[in-house]
Amino acid sequence: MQSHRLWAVIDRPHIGESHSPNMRGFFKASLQCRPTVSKRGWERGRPLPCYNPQMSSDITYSHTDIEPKWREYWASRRLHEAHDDDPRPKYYCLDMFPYPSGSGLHVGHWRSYVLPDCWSRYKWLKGFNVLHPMGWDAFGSPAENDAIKKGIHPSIGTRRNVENFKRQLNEIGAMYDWTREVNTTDPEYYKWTQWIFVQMFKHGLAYKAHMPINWCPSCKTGISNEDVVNGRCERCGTEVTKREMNQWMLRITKYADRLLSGLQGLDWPEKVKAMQSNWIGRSEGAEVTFKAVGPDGAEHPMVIFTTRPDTLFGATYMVMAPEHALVATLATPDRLAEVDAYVQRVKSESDLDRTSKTEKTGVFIGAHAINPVNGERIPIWISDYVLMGYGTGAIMAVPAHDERDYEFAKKFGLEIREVISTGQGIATEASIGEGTMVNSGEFNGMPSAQGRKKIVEWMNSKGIGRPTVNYKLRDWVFSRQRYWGEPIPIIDCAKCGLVAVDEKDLPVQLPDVERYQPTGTGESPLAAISEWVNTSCPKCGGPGKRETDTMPQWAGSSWYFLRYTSPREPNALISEAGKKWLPVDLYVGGVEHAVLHLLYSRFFTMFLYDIGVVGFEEPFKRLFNQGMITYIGKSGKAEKMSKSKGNVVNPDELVRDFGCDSLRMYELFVGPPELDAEWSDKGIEGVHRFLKRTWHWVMTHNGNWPASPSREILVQRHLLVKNVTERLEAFRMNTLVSAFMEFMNAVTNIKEAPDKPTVEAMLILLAPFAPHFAEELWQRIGGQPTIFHQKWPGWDEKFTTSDTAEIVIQIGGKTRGTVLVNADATEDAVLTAAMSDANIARHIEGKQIRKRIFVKGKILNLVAV
RNA sequence: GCCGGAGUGGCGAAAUUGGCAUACGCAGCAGACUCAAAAUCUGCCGGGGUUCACUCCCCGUGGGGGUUCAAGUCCCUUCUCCGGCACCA
Repeated sequence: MQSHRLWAVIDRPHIGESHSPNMRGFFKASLQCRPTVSKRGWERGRPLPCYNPQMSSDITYSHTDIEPKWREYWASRRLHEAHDDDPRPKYYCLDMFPYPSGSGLHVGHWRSYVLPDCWSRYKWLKGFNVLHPMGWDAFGSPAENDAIKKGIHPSIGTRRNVENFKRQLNEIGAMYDWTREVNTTDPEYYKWTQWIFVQMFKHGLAYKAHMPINWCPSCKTGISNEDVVNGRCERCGTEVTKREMNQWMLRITKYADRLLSGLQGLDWPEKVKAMQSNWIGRSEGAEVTFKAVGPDGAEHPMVIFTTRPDTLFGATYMVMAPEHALVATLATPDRLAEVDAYVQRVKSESDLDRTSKTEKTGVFIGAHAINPVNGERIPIWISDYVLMGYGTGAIMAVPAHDERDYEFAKKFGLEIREVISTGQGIATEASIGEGTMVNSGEFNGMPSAQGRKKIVEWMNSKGIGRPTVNYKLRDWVFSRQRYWGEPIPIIDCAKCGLVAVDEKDLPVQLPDVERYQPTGTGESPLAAISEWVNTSCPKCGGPGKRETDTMPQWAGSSWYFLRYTSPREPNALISEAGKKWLPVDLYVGGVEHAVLHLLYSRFFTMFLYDIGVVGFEEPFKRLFNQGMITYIGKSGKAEKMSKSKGNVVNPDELVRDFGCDSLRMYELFVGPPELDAEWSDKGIEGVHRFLKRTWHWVMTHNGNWPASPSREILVQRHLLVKNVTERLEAFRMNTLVSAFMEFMNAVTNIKEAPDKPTVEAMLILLAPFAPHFAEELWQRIGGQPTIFHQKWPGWDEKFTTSDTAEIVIQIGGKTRGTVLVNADATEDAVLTAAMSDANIARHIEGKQIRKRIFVKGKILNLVAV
């Protein structure tokens, strides 16, 4: 807090009145400012500008009357609408559509919407036919929870929030085509979400399975693996438990290899590609069949997966997941009680408990297995460190060369046998690197990498093992036992089994219920509406029951980008004319969707490609992740801006005081767009000052344009065009704003009237970032609206480089001076010039130049002894 | 543990291919204008030393080492912070 400073404020008697931009009273009004202390100024550490913000004069910039005016102008001329028949090349720029929450937008949201908007406007000026749509991901728990609390239908709250969001998005000045707005909760929209599900069902990709899944006790619904973050529910943070349920699943694993290989060709941040790749988790190895002998002497094949077949001779015991089907068959009677107790204990544990163990646990089940490569008889254990969901749920343990097996073997006193010699030994820890095979029969002496292949070939020929690829990715649990989602369009018929609702009967509308409350019984609230549940089978006409589970929130968002192309098309998911827009050229949004939404969308798109709905497999050619806006909270650490933390900065006040254009530019200026940025109210003033200076500069020269500008002005113009264009293309938005400031500093230093083409070029360059400002000045200097019908300017390199160059003179690598010479001056000429500099000559004096390094136009380094 | 990212003034940050480190902005200091403030404009603004002064010198991009005429940038090594994944055989 700056206690030595008083902030001046004035009352605002003019709000709501209209004003002539040239109102004479302006200066008087500003002189009458009384020095008082603004309570808000103190709190926010930010002074209010001491001029009447309601008035723009000729030479003083004020945002308040120009911004609404131009927004209205653009809207009334329907400037932002994209047309299918526009002959210009298409460009599809997509923002991740928001969930319309009740709390509205904060400056962090602004950041994610400003960048794509600037980019869209730039593409527009570059001559593209730009599609830049917006919509609502409106299914999901907040609206539903609200409904539970207040008893109002979620669609009502959703509608109200959408209105509020739209109003706030309008404040950003973004050029969304609202005629293409989509809403995932609109039956005309979710008709197609259900249609996709039906197609997946028909193609065997949607199936029902009874299996243990993740259950959120607070949301009272089953959730997918992707919804679980560190053992907690992604939505509410509650610790997730396991529950056996009959669930709808989507066979995303069928696409594992394509989802992985497709990443290679994408212009996406490496981080996101790495996260998806890790999530899919491909590993190459082999499945090997051991013979397990049960208590009755019968042999059972026991299949294990390993990535290290080269260590097969080092297997000294076997481990199965406690849930493994063979456990009951193989356990010997004397071990049964202990085995059962262990299995029960593990089943009752949450994932969080299971993974946060510090020590290995396990039980010997009494049975043994035969190692097929050497005929050895080794004991079978069960332990929770082997997971049922990965591989075959059973492993061979090679303690010498696996950290987990090593730890387990140490604890239970099992044999540790080295079979790969790496030179480091196995006395204190497992050696997991490559080496030479030992104790491995005929494979001895072979390098482990080579042995890995050989041993698999050998096993394959004997029918005891085969090469296999495993993925961490699991099928997608698609059922939710909640109300506010798309009903799954399936009917259970006693005679025909599970039957998809006829496509002509879609959408299956979400019926009204009396209670939205999730039941917690494993059934959704829809199950209580018997007149809805009981229906007839589409196949045989007999009695049938509707599926009462709904889809996850990710369903509608997995394909919405396709629907923007033809949002009102009644007969197809995408109209023929709409197909021209696809795929998305640039997708902008936060990194939090790296493995959820982005993976699901790719899966949906690949499926729609397979059934001929779209002509491409990858929906988003280029992805850009915005950094978050953080705020230094009470903890003294940067935290994410969110309503629950109480640290949101409301953009409304900033827009009121500085204008939308200032805030837009500040959001870009605040730091590199891909990195998180710490919010500071102070910074916006610098950008606002820049706009004021620019306005002043243009308006004082308006009408007195010299016919031919000086070379200095020309150089500044071409440099500006070059810098802005290049930095924009490279997404270096923060330095792009600097380029404008550098330009203004330079031209005001020149103290010379600019020519009109220079000012015009500057305004066009500025238009994507400060659209209202640029549009207004464009008109004031005599241009016809709208500035967005102008062409993006180009530059000429001959004006961006000077004819003279300042050459840095170094002696032994240390700068000792500079000389001003012609840009194409030769080494000798530069040397001559350098020697006439007293300081340089002094450093050379009495020494001999041993070596000269000359970079034309840049540097001359003299190595002297 | 693995993967990804970051570390530069009081602060946000900039620096094409290795070529004057700190552009641009904020904050600060001094001055002009003003009765005074605000706004605006001008100048200064990494640390240390030196000169009456114009200057000039040394140090400086988390730490240590290396390559090079020249390193924020390349190589090796190490520390710290942030994000993601994590018993995946």
